[in-house]
Amino acid sequence: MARQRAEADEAPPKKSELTRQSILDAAARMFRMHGYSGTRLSDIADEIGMKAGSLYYHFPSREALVEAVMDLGLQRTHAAVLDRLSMLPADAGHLTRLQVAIETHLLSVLEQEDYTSASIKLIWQVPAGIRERQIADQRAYGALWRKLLEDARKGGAIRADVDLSVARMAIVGALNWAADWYKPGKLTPKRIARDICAMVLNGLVAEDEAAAAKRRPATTKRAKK
Amino acid sequence: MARQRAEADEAPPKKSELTRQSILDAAARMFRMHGYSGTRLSDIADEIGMKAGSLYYHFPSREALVEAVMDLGLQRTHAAVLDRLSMLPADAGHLTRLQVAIETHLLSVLEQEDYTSASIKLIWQVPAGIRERQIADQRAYGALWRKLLEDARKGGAIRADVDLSVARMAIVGALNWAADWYKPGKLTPKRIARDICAMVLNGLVAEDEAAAAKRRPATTKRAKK
DNA sequence: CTTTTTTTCTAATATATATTAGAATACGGT
DNA sequence: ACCGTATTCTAATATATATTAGAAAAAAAG
Repeated sequence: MARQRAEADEAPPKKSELTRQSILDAAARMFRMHGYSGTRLSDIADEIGMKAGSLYYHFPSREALVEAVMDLGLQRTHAAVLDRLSMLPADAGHLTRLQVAIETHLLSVLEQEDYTSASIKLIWQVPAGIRERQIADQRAYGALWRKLLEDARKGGAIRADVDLSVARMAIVGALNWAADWYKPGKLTPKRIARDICAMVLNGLVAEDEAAAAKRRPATTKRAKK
Repeated sequence: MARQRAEADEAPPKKSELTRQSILDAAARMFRMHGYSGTRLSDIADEIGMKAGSLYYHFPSREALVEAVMDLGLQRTHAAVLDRLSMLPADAGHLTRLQVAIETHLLSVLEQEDYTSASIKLIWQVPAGIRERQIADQRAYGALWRKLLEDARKGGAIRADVDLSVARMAIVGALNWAADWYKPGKLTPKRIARDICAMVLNGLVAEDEAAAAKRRPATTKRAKK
């Protein structure tokens, strides 16, 4: 919702909007798979039966194109999370909200086409100017997570001894990383989301083990039996 | 330990080994900061007061150089984790081993120079050939983690209802992501490692909250009070 | 069936930078 | 100081590909 070159508001409900979309789709797919430097304009154009030069009718430059893709990726994820959170009953607990955010973000990374995945992977590949603007935009989304965690802590739902920014980055990192390794197959995105939620909220330690562990010095635990 | 072009064993204890090292160091730093396509050979050369062409005396190509950096990054991390694990007392528990692995990997990402960080970030930026070899090498390191987790599960130390490959990827993802956001400052690497361990092993949920939560249907928890 | 506008193509241009060949320099040993 | 080897530099070369200008074609309007 931040960076859109003049073009989207004027008035004329052009039909070339369709082409623009297909260019973006192809670009997102290509950039995601082959990276920024690994994707030529001609790759994108070929993908939709066009010539490279023609892309310039729709986008002023290769950089503008990749920035548009990244913007969309971030905005879609942000919007999806906001949306699902807003659908929760007003009395939903902090942990539920956290769970929903985790699940939605992950599904966005794994399903929501290539935009999200591209926006994550490209951050360090694009020219500095784009990266800076992108990181600035990420802050707004980060703030949403910060608030989720802060609220949960204030509500006493999450432990007091873990730094919240570490928690936030670790969670988002675990989720974003999935863009790298996920291959449709055995594990469904839902299942993955469930497991990550379980880990993040309740930890990996087995139930019976947990109680005992918390009573021992932090670095000298032994597995029983 | 996998891919080293002939050169390291012959015999002549050349002194240019020093230059080679400084080239690698500069390359790791540059590649890490500006990405693969964002780093020119002349950038690397400048960094150590050389001319771009001279690099070819030490490396056959830009690609060979970046591959060497990535190899080192992976190997160092792998070696560091193996090393610290081997130092543990023979009777160390599964959870302790997991903790040590997490801490060591993270410290490697945050401190151990730029190699580790570069090897993580560059994966999707380098030419496909390099990426494939690199991913193959990662498997060996991944196997170490898989074993850690499988052993822990067999030993009953970790819960049975979370898929181990999801857990593994989530953990490594959370750790690797730190390469993106960490800035030396308030939080020390040790502290970050501690917090992530706490999350991964025991979860974010507050202690008193935890017991109650486990007794309620999974998606309908409410924070108390 | 024109005319106008939008969209795409063709064919240069322009630039950047990896790579190479050969000259120049530094260096170690004698 | 001299020789040979190791190392670095200089100055082309070569290629790739983003970008642009203007021609063509398609679509819309009339």
